[in-house]
Amino acid sequence: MRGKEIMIDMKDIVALCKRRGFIFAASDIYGGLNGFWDFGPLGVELKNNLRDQWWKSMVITPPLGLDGKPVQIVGLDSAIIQNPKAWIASGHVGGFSDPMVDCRETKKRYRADQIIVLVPKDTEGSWLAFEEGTDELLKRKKMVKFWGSNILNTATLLTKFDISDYDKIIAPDAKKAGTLTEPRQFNLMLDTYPGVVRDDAHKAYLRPETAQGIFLNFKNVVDSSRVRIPFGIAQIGKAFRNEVTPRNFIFRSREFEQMEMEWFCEPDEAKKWHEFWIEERKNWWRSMGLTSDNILMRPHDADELAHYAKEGLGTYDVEYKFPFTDPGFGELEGIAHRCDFDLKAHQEHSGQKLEYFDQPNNKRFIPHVIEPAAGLTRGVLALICEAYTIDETRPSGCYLNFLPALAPKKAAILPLTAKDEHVPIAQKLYMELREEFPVDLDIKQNIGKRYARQDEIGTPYCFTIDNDTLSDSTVTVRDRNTMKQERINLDNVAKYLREKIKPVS
RNA sequence: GCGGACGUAGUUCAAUGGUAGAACACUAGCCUUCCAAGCUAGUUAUGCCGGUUCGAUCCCGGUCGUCCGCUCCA
Repeated sequence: MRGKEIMIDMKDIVALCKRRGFIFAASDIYGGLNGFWDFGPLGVELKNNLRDQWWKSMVITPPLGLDGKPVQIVGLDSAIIQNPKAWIASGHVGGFSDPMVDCRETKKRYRADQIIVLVPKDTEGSWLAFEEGTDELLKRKKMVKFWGSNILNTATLLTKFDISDYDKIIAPDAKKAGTLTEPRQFNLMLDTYPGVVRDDAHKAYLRPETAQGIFLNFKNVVDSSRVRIPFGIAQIGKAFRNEVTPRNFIFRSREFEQMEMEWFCEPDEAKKWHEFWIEERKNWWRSMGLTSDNILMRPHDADELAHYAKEGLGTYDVEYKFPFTDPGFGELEGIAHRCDFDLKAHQEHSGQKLEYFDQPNNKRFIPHVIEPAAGLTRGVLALICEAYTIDETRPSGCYLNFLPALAPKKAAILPLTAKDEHVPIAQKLYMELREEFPVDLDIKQNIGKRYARQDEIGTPYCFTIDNDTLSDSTVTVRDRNTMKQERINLDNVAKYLREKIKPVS
């Protein structure tokens, strides 16, 4: 069990995911590619299930709003590649690339725009570099050490210096001067060149978030779909980021899938809606089977806010305790207050009016935006980690305890033996059930092995046809979690599944 | 991108400068009336490229990948 005597090893989860066809390394036969992953036959089912639950909870059956009536949310599927001007407006071209410097002596890496260099008034001797936020006392000690009592100086950002000055600068943790490398740009957006000619004029970006596609279509949606403020636009899709260090299985990958909803509302109602969505989103993740102990709601500190959220009322993270973050937590979703940052920016850069006209009150304004932005890829990983249950008493050693509604396979139909009497009944049941549920028919090998396999892929129910079936038309139902069996009538199997696999939330 | 460790079947682990082996898993058959049982047979590996060598999985270099620590993380 999680957090108890038996520790869960991420390696075992990764091995299970590969062994049973949930997740493979992308281009595995070529040795993989760092930060890219493929979803196998069961992984894609699981991912689709989680995706569909989100879509249903947002677009098909959105929650009741502050007035007790269902809120209005419409869907969208925008292109991955948009006009590159969109990413200039959004701040990603300017703000999504950081200049980094390395220290050759200490092997540490710093953001050049967060290093402050103190230069003595007479510019003689060593210049001292500090990370932003370094304690004043520490600074003073170092100044006294290098400059004696003569500590008059000017403070300048490292980015303002010419590379020829670097040999005078002592890096924050170094003893000698001149150990910092030239700043290098880390561009966190992947780019591409639409069209057959590859030159800078045709450079475009793979979206680093799906959100901007929503803002770009704000006007189109308002003009075409009779939505009225407050309302939301929801989108699910791939996004791409050049993560410096893809790590922790699919948690931080360079290609991943997002589920984002932009909620447009009146500026003075934004705070209320922010709180509303924080509560909604927490409850949604719980309804997906993530237990309270492993879920955490965390407000962002001011210094970790994204560029668009700085003027807003902050961001709340929904975080999950993954085995590799335990006892810490990792982000599943951020619920940001984006103010009117994005629409205003796109209005300025595009020259198009992105105001909303409130007809009854005869007023125009740029809506404020609350953004619940969830990671579908991360969500799948959280579901797997949450479901992974060690049970040394059973042959498989573990099972995946998915909610029935999310399990890739809802049931397996197993003739107890491969004899002629059992198999045809199983086949008939399978043909009937598959019209309504994703189910497996497994005839080969002894029954224990087949139960074990279904445990490992998280199938909640197994229906077994035995000799009693021949005489009284009953089958056994085996419950994945308890391994208990009961007999039900063959005719009631579909009904049984329908009742057990209730829609979540 | 930096530093360190590592890379042998699906998994866990052997072995060797000269034919790469086991267990479990997997597949098939037999058997089997409920939890990876039994019997028989079978598939599957030295990440990739190069160098040294008569010969390299082993030694060396590069590369790719993994893990740990930095760094980054909208």
